[in-house]
Amino acid sequence: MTKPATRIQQKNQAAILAAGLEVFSQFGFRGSTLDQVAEAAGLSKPNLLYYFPSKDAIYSALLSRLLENWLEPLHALNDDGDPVAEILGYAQRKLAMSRDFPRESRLFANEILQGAPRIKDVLEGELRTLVDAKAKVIEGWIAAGKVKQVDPYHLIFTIWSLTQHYADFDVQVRAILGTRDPFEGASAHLDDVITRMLRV
Amino acid sequence: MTKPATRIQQKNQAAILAAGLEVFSQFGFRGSTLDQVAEAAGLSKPNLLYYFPSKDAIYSALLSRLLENWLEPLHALNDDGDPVAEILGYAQRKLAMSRDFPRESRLFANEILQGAPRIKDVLEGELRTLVDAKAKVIEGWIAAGKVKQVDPYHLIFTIWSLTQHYADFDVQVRAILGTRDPFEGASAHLDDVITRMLRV
DNA sequence: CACGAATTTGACCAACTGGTCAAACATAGG
DNA sequence: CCTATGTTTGACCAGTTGGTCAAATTCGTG
Repeated sequence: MTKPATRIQQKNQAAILAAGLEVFSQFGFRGSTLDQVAEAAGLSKPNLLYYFPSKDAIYSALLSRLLENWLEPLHALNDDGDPVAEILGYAQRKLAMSRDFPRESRLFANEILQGAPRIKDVLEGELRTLVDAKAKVIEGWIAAGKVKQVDPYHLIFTIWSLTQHYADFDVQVRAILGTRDPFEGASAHLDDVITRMLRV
Repeated sequence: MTKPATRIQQKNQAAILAAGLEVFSQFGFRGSTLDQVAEAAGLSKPNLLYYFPSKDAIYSALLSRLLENWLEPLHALNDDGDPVAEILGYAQRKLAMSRDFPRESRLFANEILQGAPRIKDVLEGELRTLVDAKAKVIEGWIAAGKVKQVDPYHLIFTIWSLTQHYADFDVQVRAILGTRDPFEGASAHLDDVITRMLRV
């Protein structure tokens, strides 16, 4: 029953989501205003509300689009592959996301900081189930002597924190590194950390 | 020339700062309202503004109080001590701060996420200088063969991200761990990560 | 071009925001 | 108990906020 979106609809909806990502990722939901989003999207406020029924709707659309991509790399962690290589690959994929989609990372960070009111159920449901499953996989690798003894949950937290740090704390990282590119050093360092932690 | 604060002043200023920390750490500066802070402090809004001249003044007072404690542990990293023990101690001290002062950590995270408009100069000045100095210390340890080869800057980022993650992403960590206490596992894991990364 | 549908806008609104102020109230010291 | 100082409050204000609406404009298509 959903009518096909027109050319203008597609363009403007995309512009609004891009603008919303820019604004919400910086100031969070409560700290952002529709005027800011409208300004960034190059639309008037009433026009913006012609495409989305409310501020909440824009924010929620961004969040649900984000969650799809957010869980996917961990899903890809493969039981059959080489254990250390699988985990290294996962970490590098997360790091690439911080480099290529820093605003998405900051949007997520902002939502979590505010207590995750809109995604708490996803965290306690889908995410927890997924992490439990992958923790089992890692425990299997440990039992088989393929990787060193490690708490799989905190290993996953380590990968998340390390990789997202480069997006979420970008301004601090750059303040310290000056002109040096954070992600070059980060990639090699990430490999180091994980290899030394896991390689038997 | 500053008059000694009365008993009531001390009590109310402390209550306001505590309330401000609670609110600002969750919603950031822009996302928080004076009404929220006043409510949390158990004061009326005009009464709140009797003790602090503006919303900005409360926030800034919190930030500068925070920055003192924030840099102190890294200052304590001692050139003369046992290298691995020094770094382990630093990391554990940071982890303890995440456990004991999670709101402070989230306040800082919120400020950084929003582009650090009020503390960018501290990051590029005092913090950068401090990190440069400590990076030199770690490079000395590496050259002396006391710890494994590692990028000292990214090592420091690793410690920051890992420890602060347990405060900033608390709700996510708890969603995944359920009833288990995050900080018990975290402490041992943190030791593991750093020891395996550094011990020659 | 014509005409219905899609799009855009200016004017507007009620609620909320940070902040002010004079008046009322509490307190401590003499 | 008196008084000067410190504290608290209700009423208020101008600017901002998310959101509405009817009217105006533009677009696609026959």
